[in-house]
Amino acid sequence: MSTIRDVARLAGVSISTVSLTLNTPERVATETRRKVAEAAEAVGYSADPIAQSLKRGRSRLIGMVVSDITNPFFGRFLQEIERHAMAADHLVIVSDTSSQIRNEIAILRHLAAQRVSGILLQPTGPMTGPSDHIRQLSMPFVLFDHRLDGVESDFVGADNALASSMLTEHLIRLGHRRIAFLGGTSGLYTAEERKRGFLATMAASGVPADPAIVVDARYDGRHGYEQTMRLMTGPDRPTALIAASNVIALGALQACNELGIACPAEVSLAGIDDVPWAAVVQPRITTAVQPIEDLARTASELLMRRITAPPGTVIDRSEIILAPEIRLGGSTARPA
Amino acid sequence: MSTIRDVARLAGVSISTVSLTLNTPERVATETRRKVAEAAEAVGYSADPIAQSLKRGRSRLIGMVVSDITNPFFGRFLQEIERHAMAADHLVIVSDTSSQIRNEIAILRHLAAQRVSGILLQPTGPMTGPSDHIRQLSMPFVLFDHRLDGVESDFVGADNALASSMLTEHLIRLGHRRIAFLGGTSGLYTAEERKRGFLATMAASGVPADPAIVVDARYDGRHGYEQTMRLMTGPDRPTALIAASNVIALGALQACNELGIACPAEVSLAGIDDVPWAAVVQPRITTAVQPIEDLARTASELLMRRITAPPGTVIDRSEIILAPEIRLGGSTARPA
DNA sequence: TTGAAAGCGCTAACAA
DNA sequence: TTGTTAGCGCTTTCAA
Repeated sequence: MSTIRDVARLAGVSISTVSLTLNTPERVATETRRKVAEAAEAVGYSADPIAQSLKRGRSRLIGMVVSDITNPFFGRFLQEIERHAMAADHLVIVSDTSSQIRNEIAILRHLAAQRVSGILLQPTGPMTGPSDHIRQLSMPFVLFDHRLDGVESDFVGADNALASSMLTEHLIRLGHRRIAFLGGTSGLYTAEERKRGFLATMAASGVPADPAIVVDARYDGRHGYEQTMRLMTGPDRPTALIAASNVIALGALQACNELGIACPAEVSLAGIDDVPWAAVVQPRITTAVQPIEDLARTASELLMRRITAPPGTVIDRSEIILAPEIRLGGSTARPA
Repeated sequence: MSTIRDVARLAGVSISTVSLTLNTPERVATETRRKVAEAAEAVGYSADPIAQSLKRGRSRLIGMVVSDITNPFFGRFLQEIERHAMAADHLVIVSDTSSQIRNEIAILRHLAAQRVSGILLQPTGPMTGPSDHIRQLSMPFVLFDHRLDGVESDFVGADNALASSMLTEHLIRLGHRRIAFLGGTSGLYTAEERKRGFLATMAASGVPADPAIVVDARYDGRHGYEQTMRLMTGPDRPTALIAASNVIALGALQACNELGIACPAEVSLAGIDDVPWAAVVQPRITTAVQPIEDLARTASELLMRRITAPPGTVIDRSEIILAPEIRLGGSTARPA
């Protein structure tokens, strides 16, 4: 690799002139600019990002931290983020916390040490959980998907309450009254919001939900399966199920299949989050899908806005909540 | 952040002694070692990875480059890699080439500039495609999943030929003779291997495959769908389908569903690669699954072995091919 | 066993 | 408009 020195020598100027030319060309004479450009081209120069990072105290890396990278939602999200980052000449460091706050803390420390220019964080733990390690972050960051009390920051997420409201309303309109809710992990922002939307819409419709069939399935396929087994074999079984996530819906569907309970003839099923296998399952599941590309683009933009702002700029905090889209499938029908 | 200077001052030694203590403690007097350790503890010192990278010419970052990060196979793979990397105190930069060789070239250049300590690469393009940009890599790297002619390197992958052989044999044993193969993108290593295993097993069984029903579905759901539509509506339709990947199987199943062709009553379906939705699809699809954790662990180990080897060490190249596992489902049965 | 000093490649304040 | 110079924080000769 050639260094700034090689370019300077070949162009017959000092290294600071080369640096100046590359960083603020308008402050350099046109003729000099040309000479430097030619020399740089000739030796195939490109600045060493590590030296730049050391000097500037900031690298051209972005951190993306999520609770479970195998969730297809985050896979798609990551792909978009990476695309935007590359366009802005940044690389993306990805880290998976496995929903463990101590992992999150360790990872953020590593990212800080690497002087990443910004962080996209899907925080783990309950909304009211510890957040000092986030609040103390010295670089720009944007929270997404999961909100956290006590952290003043940009936030991008889908309207989780609206997602379950849409599904609930759809089921009520079809004539369902006894609707079960397979919730996400209690205490998590998205889980609480999704439950809230469900309960509010039920109440508004004059058929308040029966607490006995509003359960916690922990955003987890196994719990989705087990809870559905319990609900569908118990007394007074529901005529419809709303799953708070794609993996829960997966478990629920499996349970119904195994019990020989036909969907939608005997039970309607709707879920939140897109599922890559939606097209292949018969019947196709009715889902409220999050606008992943929009979420990722917005998060990128908010982060880049802060990264590229001149130091000292004060930028108002943005909270962007995007509406989900309901995709009707054959899994929801009038109750028997 | 405190620097090495702060530690030196507090411990009453020079900065080189601090560095020595941290890097090669055995070369430092016990008493000095203690003083330095205490001082470091007291000021909460931790070495700046960027300064280390600049000096050492090597960062504690690992690059992982794949063609499509949304593929669940790579999602799982990444998760494992990230876990192993963290254990070795490395962060992972992830990049998606979208199967474009020019992206791959650009990304490898970026990773080289970041002085990553190693790269895990699932190379894109045909086996005989350009590979200069890979061969010229100055840091350790391991290819995985997809092999490349002309690159002498460690390689980790599943036995792709065996995967389709197993499925083919299973179908033949059930009595199928007219078996269609929905192949991956022509020219790609995995695609050719999977096809080869199919053809070899067919030939060995004395019922050579009909070229008319050995098609290219390009590792793509849409092509899987379209090719299946064509095959199943054409003359002399096959009694069984083998899909070269999970997404192809997805498309094939969708096509059969839409055509009203019952599986396995009217057609058997088997595929390569695990599918997260396997449990939910009725019937459960027979698959040959790659041992993802083993693949990822092996790749990590091979890479780390090179990264941690003293400079100048010659390490023989390893090619590790792991056997897939066949998981029988209800999607394969005797032909009608 | 420890310290002084050079320097990795770059940026930026300051001087010319 | 350009050059000199002092570092960013660390590792690593080399000398003491």
